[in-house]
Amino acid sequence: MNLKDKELLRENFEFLFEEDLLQEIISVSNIKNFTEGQIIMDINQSIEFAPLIISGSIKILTEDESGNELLLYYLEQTETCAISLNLESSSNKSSIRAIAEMDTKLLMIPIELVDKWMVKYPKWRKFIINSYQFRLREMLNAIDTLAFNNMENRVLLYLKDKMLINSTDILRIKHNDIANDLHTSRVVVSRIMKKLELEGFIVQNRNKIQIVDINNLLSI
DNA sequence: ACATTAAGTGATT
DNA sequence: AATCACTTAATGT
Repeated sequence: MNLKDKELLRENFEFLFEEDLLQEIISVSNIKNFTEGQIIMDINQSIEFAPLIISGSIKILTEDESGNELLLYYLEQTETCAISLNLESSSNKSSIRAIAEMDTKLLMIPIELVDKWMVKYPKWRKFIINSYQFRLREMLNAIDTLAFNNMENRVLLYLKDKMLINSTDILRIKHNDIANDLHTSRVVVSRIMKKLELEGFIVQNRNKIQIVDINNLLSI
């Protein structure tokens, strides 16, 4: 691990982990960089590392039998993927797909250490338990919007999330991308987007969506 | 100028 | 809300 990465690691985690743990992380883990859109982990791929996000963000999706995707949630800085912590006990195959939402730097922790460190480092145990809790809440939230929200609200939530994650009001995406993430058809998304445009929430061009009325969008 | 890809729309289920 | 079939608009070569 080079010096700059070590610094980044400290910046992110020195208040979260014990000094011993930081040292151990540095000695056994390595850093991997992913570019926007790159698949970090795919469905059925075997899990050997638990990723810890140092910078950037990744989106987590599932897939149905016919290969349609569904966006579950995003992971951001200092977070980890709770699903990947499912250790050797169960078959260690990934049930999700993880894609880099932007250029992303990950700390790859050998999966067998996740377990060992739980016993060895109290702060690690707390961290893992917290991320489970957080993830469970996010999942419930995802199920909630899926089950009880109509498509228009789901699109609104999607735009809002994406905007916050990327910290920008201009999204460079296609209607088709949104449709894939939400597991619906492009036509449906286009109709909703047109409506939002007429209502003054957004301005859109080909491959580009600008959120105009942020406050109104966020209040929904 | 032509081909390709993204977005808009009416009609039907 | 999904699908089809078609149009219109933007972009690449």
